Amino acid sequence: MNKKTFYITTPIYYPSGNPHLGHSYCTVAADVMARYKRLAGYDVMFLTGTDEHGQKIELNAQKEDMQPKEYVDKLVSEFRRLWDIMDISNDRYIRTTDDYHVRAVQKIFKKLYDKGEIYKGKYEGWYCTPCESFWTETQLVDGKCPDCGREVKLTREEAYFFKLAKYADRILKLYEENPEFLEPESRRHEMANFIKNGLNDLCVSRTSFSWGIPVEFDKKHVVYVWLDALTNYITALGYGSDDDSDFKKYWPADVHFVGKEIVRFHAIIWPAILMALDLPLPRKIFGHGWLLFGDGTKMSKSKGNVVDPKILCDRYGVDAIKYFLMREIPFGADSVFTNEALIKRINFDLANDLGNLLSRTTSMIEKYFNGVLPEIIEKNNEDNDLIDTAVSLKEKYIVYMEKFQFSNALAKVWKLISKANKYIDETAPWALSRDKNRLSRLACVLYNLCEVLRIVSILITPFMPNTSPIIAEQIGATDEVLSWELTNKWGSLSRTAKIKKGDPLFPRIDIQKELEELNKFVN
RNA sequence: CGCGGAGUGGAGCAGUCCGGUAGCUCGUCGGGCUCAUAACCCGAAGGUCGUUGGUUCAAAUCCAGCCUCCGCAACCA
Repeated sequence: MNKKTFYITTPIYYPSGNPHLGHSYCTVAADVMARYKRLAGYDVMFLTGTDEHGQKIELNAQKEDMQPKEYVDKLVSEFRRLWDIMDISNDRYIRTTDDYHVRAVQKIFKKLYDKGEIYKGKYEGWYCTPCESFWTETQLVDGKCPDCGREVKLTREEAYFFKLAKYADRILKLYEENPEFLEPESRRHEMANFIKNGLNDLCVSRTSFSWGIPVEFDKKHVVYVWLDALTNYITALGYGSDDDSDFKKYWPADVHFVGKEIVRFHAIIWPAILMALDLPLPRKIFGHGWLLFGDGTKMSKSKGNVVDPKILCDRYGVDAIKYFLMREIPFGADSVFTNEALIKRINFDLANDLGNLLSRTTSMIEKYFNGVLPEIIEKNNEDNDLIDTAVSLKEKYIVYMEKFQFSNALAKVWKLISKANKYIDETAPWALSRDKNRLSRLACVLYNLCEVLRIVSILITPFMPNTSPIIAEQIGATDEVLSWELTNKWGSLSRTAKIKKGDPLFPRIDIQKELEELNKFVN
């Protein structure tokens, strides 16, 4: 009677600067999915973490006159604090500097070497001495360093290589036979073309810097990013350690959420590594889009134009930010982020539609019935449309959630909220309240509204885990009637539940004033 | 000819795979209601779907060319 498992991951982020809204976006999406699966009864493993090695970290640490470990410790605590603030429900947090990961990576490296999947060779690249960086031929700008524009010189270093090229055909076949392995579709085309243009073997060790996992049998080498970072998805489950029971239980991953810029590593290199290790492949890689600024430039650490998610959460509440990220942006596509769009969503969807629906419903029940509806209610055919929409919502919601179309799932929920607002207008409870003979009809109308709110509160739980309980409390819904199973069962809420109006769920924001306030935070 | 994506009412998007009177949210204008967070509900105006040509009874949708914008090109969520 084991529950079905669901294993989902975010990328492990590179802590070369403080986390920004782009990091939040991907993590929130994974969190929503994890919460949704838990709600639906799955045994979920949700992993996120940080990729902490590499030259860039080493250099950044030097600049701040710190040891690399000291430097990443500081930044990692920022990441973890943000996930804490944002109520991210990850089950585990992996750091590539964790002992167990380091040991497992060394084992994996050795294993691949022993199998002949890794061999020693020469890495040739263009080296920029002031930047201490290697560049490939194609990265150079006019033959100069793309960072500083100075001369580069051709340099060779000894390095270990992974036989990536020989997996090209197997990976192409994988895409063909399992198109669902890589989505959205456009990314799959991109990757297939990339492979067809020819793959080179992959450099998996470096001697030009030291902040990394040492190659056990050749200490002057450190493991280069691929084998160190990508393998986190299995080492976090105990692969390569004494206890690999979680690995046996959860692997293969159901989905890796990744940004579109690292699709290539996950869709080509990662499967090849797993093939070389004779391990099953993840079921799906999903490459989501980017959050862009108004001028169309990418949100990034280096541009200093980041909107700090902590500030936004602090001003509007975590649930509002999560709602916005999931509602406004179709998960596969790029989208421009603006403060104005955020505030509009909060005002229209959350304050006016949802918040106000709760407000007017609870307020009428208090006003007309002192907070408790009478047991006898009078049904009517004009209720049918509302009830049908509400009861059939779960099924539609599931279809979208399974495809990671969070925006569409929420749009469906809001369709119901909208219908409920309209239902109030059509049934005009205030008119019913003036006629003593119509009180049982009035009670039915208000009960129906509570039922809609109950169903809504369940379905928004994965997105807004803090808001749901507030709605539930105001309509007197107990935990038993908030179960996933009762999401499509009309009439679950107790007829005599105690209804209590509360403070506005989401206070309306004065757009003009707020935009001016927000400008103070943007540099 | 490196690879890929995009161009649809004032704004942001859906529709394009499987051709059949162009849809959603916001904005604008007009009306209704008074339970509610001046929120809610109804109605209207507004688009020759980047461009040129082709296929077809019929093209936003299929085909060819062109223009514009944006990514990727071996560690940027």
